[in-house]
Parts: sequence; C-alpha cells; structure tokens
Amino acid sequence: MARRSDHSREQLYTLALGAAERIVEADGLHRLTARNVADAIGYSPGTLYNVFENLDDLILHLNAHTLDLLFETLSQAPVTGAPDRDIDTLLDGYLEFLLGHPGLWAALFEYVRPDGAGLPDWYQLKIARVLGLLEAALAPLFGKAETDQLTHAARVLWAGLHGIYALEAGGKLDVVGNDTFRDMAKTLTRTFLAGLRHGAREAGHE
Amino acid sequence: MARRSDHSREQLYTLALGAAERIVEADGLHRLTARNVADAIGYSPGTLYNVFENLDDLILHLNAHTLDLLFETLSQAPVTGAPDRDIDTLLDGYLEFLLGHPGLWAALFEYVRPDGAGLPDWYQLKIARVLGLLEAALAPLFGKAETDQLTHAARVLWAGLHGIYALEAGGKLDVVGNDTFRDMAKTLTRTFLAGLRHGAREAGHE
DNA sequence: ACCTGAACACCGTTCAAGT
DNA sequence: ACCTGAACACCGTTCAAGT
Repeated sequence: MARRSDHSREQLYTLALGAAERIVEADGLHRLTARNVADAIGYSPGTLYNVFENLDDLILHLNAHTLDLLFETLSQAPVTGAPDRDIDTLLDGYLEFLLGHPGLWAALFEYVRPDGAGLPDWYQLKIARVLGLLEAALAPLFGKAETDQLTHAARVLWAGLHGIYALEAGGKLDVVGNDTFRDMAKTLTRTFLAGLRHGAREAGHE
Repeated sequence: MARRSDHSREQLYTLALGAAERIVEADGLHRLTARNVADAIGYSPGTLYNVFENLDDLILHLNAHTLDLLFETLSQAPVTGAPDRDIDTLLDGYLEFLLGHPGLWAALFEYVRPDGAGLPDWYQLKIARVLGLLEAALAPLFGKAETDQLTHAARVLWAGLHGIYALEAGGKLDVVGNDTFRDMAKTLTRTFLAGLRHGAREAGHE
C-alpha cells in the first residue's frame, strides 16, 4: 500500500526535524534512529529517505537549524564597540542558549562526519555567520589592515569555548560545582582579551 | 565447544586492546565493534565479555592507555622554569603525539559516556596527571597561595587546546591550509600566557 | 572455568510491490 | 509519484550448551 500524501515534502521535512529535535533533547543523539523518527511522525522508515539522503543528512540539517537558532539569539545582542562588554554579552547569550538546549548543543559537536567528508558550504556559511558576530565584537582591538589576525583570533576564541563545553559536558575534567563551565569560559575570554591587548600580537605586526 | 585457554585473562586483555588500537587507528572509532575485535584476535564475541564489562568499558580502557602514552611522552620534556619555553615544549610534544596517533586521539574525545555516567576515578587520575604537567609549567606565573587559580588556568588552557583540535579535526572550522591547527594552538597559548601576566588576574587577588 | 555460537532485540538502508 | 514493509547485512549483549 502507499501514496498517502497527507503531507507535502516540506511538511515532512519540518515534521521530521521537529521529531528529531525532541528525541535528541530528551534522550540524546544516540537515540536518534531512522525508525524512531519515522514512528514519531507516523510514517515508515523508508519515507525519510525520500526527504533526506540518509540519517547523517538528517542530523546535518538538525545541526544547521541549531546554528540558525544560535545566530538569531546572538545577533539580537547590541554592539557597543567596547570589546570586553560586547564579548561578555555574547558569552552570556551563548551560555544561555546552550544551557537551554543542552541536547541540541551536544549533538552539534558530538556528530562526526562519516569518512573524512567535510561539511558542505551551506553549512560552513552558518558557522561563519556566528563567527562574524565574534569578529565584530573583537574588531576594535585590531587595526584595519589586520583582518586576518581578527578572524584568526575569533576562531581561536570560539574553538576554545567549545573545548571547555565539550570537556565539561563529557565529564572529562574532574570538575566540582555547577557553575564551573561559566567560570572557565569567563577566564578564557578575559585572559584572552587581556593577552590580545598586551604584547602577544607583536609577531603579527609588520 | 569451549575451554581453549590459549591465553590468560591478562593476555586476552592486551590482545584485545592491541586489536582495538589497530582498528581505531586504521578505520576510526565507528568501526570498532565487538565482532571486529573478536575476529581480529581469533575469539568469539562472547569472550570479550569475560574480560570487559561491555564495549564501552573496552573503549574506556583504550582511551586510558592513550592518556598513559601521552603522559609518558610529555613527562620526558625538561622543565626549565620559564613558562613560555616550557609551555612551548609541552605544546610541541602534544602536537607531535596527536598527529602521530590521530585515530586514538580522536577516539579519546569522540567517545561519549552512556547516559550521564561520569568517568571512573582511576580514569580521572590519568587526566589529572597530564594536567599536572601543564600546571608545573604555568606555576611560576602564580603565587604560592594561588594554587586554585593555577589549576583553573591549566584546565582552561587544556580545554581550549582540545577545542581547537576538535573543531579542526571535525572540519568544523572552514579552515584552509595544513598547519592551521598548530597556528591556532600557538595563538591560544601565547595570548593566554600574555593575558595571565597582564591584568586579567586582578579579580583573583585578595 | 572458560569459551562458543546461536539467539534476541535492535540498527541503516534498499527496493519490489502496491495505490 | 509517493509510501510501505519486508529484506539484507549488520549491531551489542546474553546465555545454554559444551569441554
């Protein structure tokens, strides 16, 4: 039997991602299976393969959506031109988002691409968009001709924050207390900013 | 049929970990299956469950072994008392180790504990041992009464380095060039050290 | 006591068959 | 054209049966 067409392709896409989001947030990425998602939306597993290439593709779109949500949240923060203030604002938004969607956030980084397949361009753009916010906040610390150093610094800070989250969330630092992630993130940003101001960049100048 | 006893329990443990190491290094953690390991050592899957609690337990022991190897490598580096020099030495050793064992290193962080199960104490100790080397290198920057700030700083730096590796290895930064990981790691350590020296720690003083 | 291998309850993915 | 559900080739884990 077949041919229900209760939903359009777009509706199926939205339904599936919504169900995936709920499963990941409730039980983690390892419970996200094709059969689970199909069950949740009342279709057979095979139907998912009409909408997504495979399960990896579904996860990629789920993660892309998470990046969109983060960008929307962070882009509402005002930019004052004072790096310490602006970075602090971004950091607060980042922390709030990630603590509010722990499952989705974990999935974003837990997911490993099959083989050595890189991430597609449309996905890389979503990352670049978030990094752009960091760059805007750090920009006053750099000269106009130092855009390379600026993007470099933004990436290092972004990666560093992710590292703290990853180790903390994975219990891979024998950490006591609940606000340690926040503390470490603050230490990283504050120390990194102080370092950017003082002497660490001489090598970058001409 | 049964009762071969070709190997002792200890020999089985070593054989299994060795096979696991080869599989992970060659094909990645996702190819590490009980049947794969069993095949490689010429036993049935069931036998593994005499030696390890389950596959998670096997991976945990594999990762513990990786941490041991890293500690052995890094602890041979001389400590001069000059933080910039010593951190640089450690960083070089870290980079060399990780580029020499990319599969094992990826497995160390890719592996996510089931449920919210924390890591056992004997494993945490292996992490602490590595962190201790970082602390020793950073120690001259801190006063004798600032051991809390010292361990905090060492953890932040360790986590930050991991973040850079994780994003780079996962292709999650649209990075060009081959030595970018090294560049970013150098930027992080240099900037972080400069920040520790200048002003960023006022809040930590009494 | 140790090991086997069949069995159970799952996977991702494909595809002939149906409407 | 779209969807199904059975099928294929896998999983982790258990455990009665054998020596």
